[in-house]
Amino acid sequence: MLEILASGNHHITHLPSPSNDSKPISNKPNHLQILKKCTHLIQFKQAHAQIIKTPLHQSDTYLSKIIEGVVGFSDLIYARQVFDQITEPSTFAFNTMIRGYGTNDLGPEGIDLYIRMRHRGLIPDNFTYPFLLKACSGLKQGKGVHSLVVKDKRFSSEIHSLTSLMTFYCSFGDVGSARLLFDRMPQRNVVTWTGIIAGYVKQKRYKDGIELFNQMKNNGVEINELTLVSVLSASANLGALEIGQWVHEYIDQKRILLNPKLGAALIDMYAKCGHIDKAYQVFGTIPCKGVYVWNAMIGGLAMHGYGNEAIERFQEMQQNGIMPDRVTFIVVLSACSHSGLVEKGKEILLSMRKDFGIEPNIKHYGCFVDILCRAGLLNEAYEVIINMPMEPNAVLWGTLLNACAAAANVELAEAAMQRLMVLEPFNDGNYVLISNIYAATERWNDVGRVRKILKDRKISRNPGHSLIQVDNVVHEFMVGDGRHPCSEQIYGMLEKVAIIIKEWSL
DNA sequence: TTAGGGTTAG
Repeated sequence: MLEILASGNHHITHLPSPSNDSKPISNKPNHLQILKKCTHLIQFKQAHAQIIKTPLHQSDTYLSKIIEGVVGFSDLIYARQVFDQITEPSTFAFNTMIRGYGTNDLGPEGIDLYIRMRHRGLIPDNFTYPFLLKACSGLKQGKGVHSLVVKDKRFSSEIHSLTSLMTFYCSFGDVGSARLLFDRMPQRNVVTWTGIIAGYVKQKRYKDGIELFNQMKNNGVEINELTLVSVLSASANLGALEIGQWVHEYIDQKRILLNPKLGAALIDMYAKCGHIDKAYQVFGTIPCKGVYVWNAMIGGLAMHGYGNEAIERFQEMQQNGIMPDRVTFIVVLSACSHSGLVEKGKEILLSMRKDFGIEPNIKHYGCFVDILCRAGLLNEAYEVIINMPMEPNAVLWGTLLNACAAAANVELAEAAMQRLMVLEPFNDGNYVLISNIYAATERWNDVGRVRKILKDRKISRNPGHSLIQVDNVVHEFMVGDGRHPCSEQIYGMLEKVAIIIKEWSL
């Protein structure tokens, strides 16, 4: 095993004998270098098993290095076993374990270890808070770490700890607190700026994200591919094609490699901004098409109504050796839904567990219900909702209610509304829909009853709105909005478009 | 040994 891993000057013959070897680690580079060369966990464990037989390698420093290696392979159980062998773990060893827990969604274990570290009288260093805050991601009890950082004068102005703190607030959606921290930071770099932009984007505050990106550019801060992924996501969701195109040109100019995540973001941006042809073009240029890239492309085709093409790409990705994931099935099922492919959708849903070992979740069932609803199969959709293996949520009942509005099906609409009044009691859209269904069937008493509920529960009706970007400015319109300076021309054009559509549909 | 990224059902 070690022979395979050792290369050049570092050969197996350099292994220390198991006894009487008390030279310091630094004089024995082979073992650590051999471990570094391991590309798979199994290799690493085998190499470790060989080396650990020597007394030298039971030193805390060495074991800490082992933990670091194993944490890199995400085997936290093995890492913990090694950690527990250390009689006097150093701050480095604690840091490494906390980092491992934090990056593997085992935050509470990381926090627990930090407490143990302090009980042992160890002082945190500049790495501890970033790792600990990562472990606290999404956990409100992590707010206590904020005061720890503030009190620790060594790090209360230190960029890594503060950026981690900012990201921690973003992790449970408190972008307001994150922004306060950001504004007060003595130093900011590309990571800090990207972190706050990503925070806004995750909260769907796309305009704020773009605004900060503009500020970042004006401040002359370096921009990298991580920044651009968030900016592309914001422009995609705003339909801000010009910003997205600027990013694309920047990528080309700076010769930034289209890694799978950046490539997927670019495809998604073009697809959401209406340019499926450009999305396809970008798709063709990405050298390593990971599952993200395929998902973005299939999702783009789905939203443009190219169901059969989406399914072809789904098959092609498998021929290319890429395993579909949960998201792939969501976008493929959504392709079936937008193209009326009922049987295909059913077949794909059934194949998830059977052929791919992926258990369908509520989103997959949601897509299938949508397939049935859009095909007008409302009774079948209702049957799926009440018989699926998990508790239906508001999205499922909302899908059915929407479909009932299109078909004026009062009976099923009432069944859906009954649940929605519990699940989403303040969603004005649902009340509007049921009221419209009653109106369409001339049930005026029921229309009045719904209006009274809206009034009694003080539910305000939230008007729909749409966004469009022209010449780098995003314009927002509400229903019946007349505030825009070009309102008259816009409505004039809208009427013309409506006439054209009517002519087409005749 | 540090901090930041995407896609996903009404």
